[in-house]
Amino acid sequence: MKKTYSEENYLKAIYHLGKSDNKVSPKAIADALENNPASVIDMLKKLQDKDLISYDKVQGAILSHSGEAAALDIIRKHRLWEVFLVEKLQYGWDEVHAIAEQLEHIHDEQLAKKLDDFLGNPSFDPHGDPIPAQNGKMPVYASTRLSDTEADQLCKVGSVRDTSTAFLKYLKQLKVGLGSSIRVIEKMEFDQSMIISIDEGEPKTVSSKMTDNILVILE
Amino acid sequence: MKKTYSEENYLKAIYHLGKSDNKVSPKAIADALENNPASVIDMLKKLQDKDLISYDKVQGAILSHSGEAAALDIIRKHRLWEVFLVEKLQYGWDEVHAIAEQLEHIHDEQLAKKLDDFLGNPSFDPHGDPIPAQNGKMPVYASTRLSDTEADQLCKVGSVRDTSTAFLKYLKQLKVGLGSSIRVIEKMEFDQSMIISIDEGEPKTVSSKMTDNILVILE
DNA sequence: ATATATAATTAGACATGACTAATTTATGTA
DNA sequence: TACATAAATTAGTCATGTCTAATTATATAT
Repeated sequence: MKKTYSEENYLKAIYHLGKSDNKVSPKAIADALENNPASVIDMLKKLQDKDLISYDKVQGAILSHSGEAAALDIIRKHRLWEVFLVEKLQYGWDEVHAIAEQLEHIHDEQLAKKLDDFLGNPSFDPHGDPIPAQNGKMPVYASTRLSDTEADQLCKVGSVRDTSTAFLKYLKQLKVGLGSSIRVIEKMEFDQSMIISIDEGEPKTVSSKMTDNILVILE
Repeated sequence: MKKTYSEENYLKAIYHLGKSDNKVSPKAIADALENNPASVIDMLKKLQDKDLISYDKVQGAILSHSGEAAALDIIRKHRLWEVFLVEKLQYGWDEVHAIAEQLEHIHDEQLAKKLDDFLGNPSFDPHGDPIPAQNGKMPVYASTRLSDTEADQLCKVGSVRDTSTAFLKYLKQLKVGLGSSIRVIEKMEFDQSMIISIDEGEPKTVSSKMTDNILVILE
């Protein structure tokens, strides 16, 4: 069941291409992987033999259940490592892709889980892409910043854009976590700071730096 | 100048074998890498062509300047990652070797430096092995094999030469870790096995295979 | 409907890094 | 010294994953 480096890259590419509604053709995969269609076809046969995909000319490549699970696992690792590189090693968000492309292929039963915990279980990577959970579930993308809501708005915390230790500690102190409800009581014109009530508790004042980094789902 | 995964493993093996005073023969390398001498000879030719080693039957394999630098770079990365896995991800020190074997091959100009800084520039890995600096310099550490000590000697565990899971698990069971004190109670002439007391605890008998792989600082 | 372009596919080759089996070279011992 | 054993080496093979070039199939445009 172990997959090679190359197989993993194909599965990942097929997953990403499959998100659009075009069919996943050998040509499309070759473009994505910067190799040629002949190589792709060879590999598609191997992946089909291993029941990781089904492929025919008409439908294109379609991930099987196990193929999709494998793809999501790699994407999960990729994005977790990106968070690590940016948050912990101080890389710029534009420098980490190539390194994460390598790190995503490290095989270890416990690694993703331990890394995830170490990073504070982030929902999004430094580019804002959602990080699949261990079971493959994608976090719902909450696209509204708390800072973009208005007074009287009721919403729920969907994700956190800054996963620095300092910020996460601050949130813990405020008792703000994923799924917490937030009611916007007042928004100051002056500096965009807000008075909010967390889970219908005492009103608290938070800065725009805080509200910029909280993504919410409107109710 | 980029090296393949395989080349890096050979360079590392040759470096480690070169530390002993035996010549680094194809057989020795094959044993270390658990492959066969024919494969080794093929690779030695390639490494020689790239001026990473010199090889002849009489001298065995000897790292060139650039070969040694490459080996030290990999060892540096291996040991830094081990520190990361143990210190940050809460792995046991007996679980990290196989993962570090993979991580050591990640290529990025800045990665080792950034990781080193993030970890607080450690000098030794979780097994007590010295971490080469960026320029290849090893931190000094004074150690003797436990097997070279005599009865009544009191000493402290400085590092461990075998990092296999089996060995580390055995040490964990004995409650031997870095810094543990060991008193040699008796050394058997017959098979060099020893009766020792760990942290002044119950006397225990250990084989010469065990004592050969423990490096100690004499008290 | 037919020419033309694009995509899919097959066949054959190649580089890497491994293997087995056979052969040569060293080493050690009676 | 001569045989036995172990190590080194060579030759040939194989799996993986890539490539180019040639062929076939499909789409598109006139």
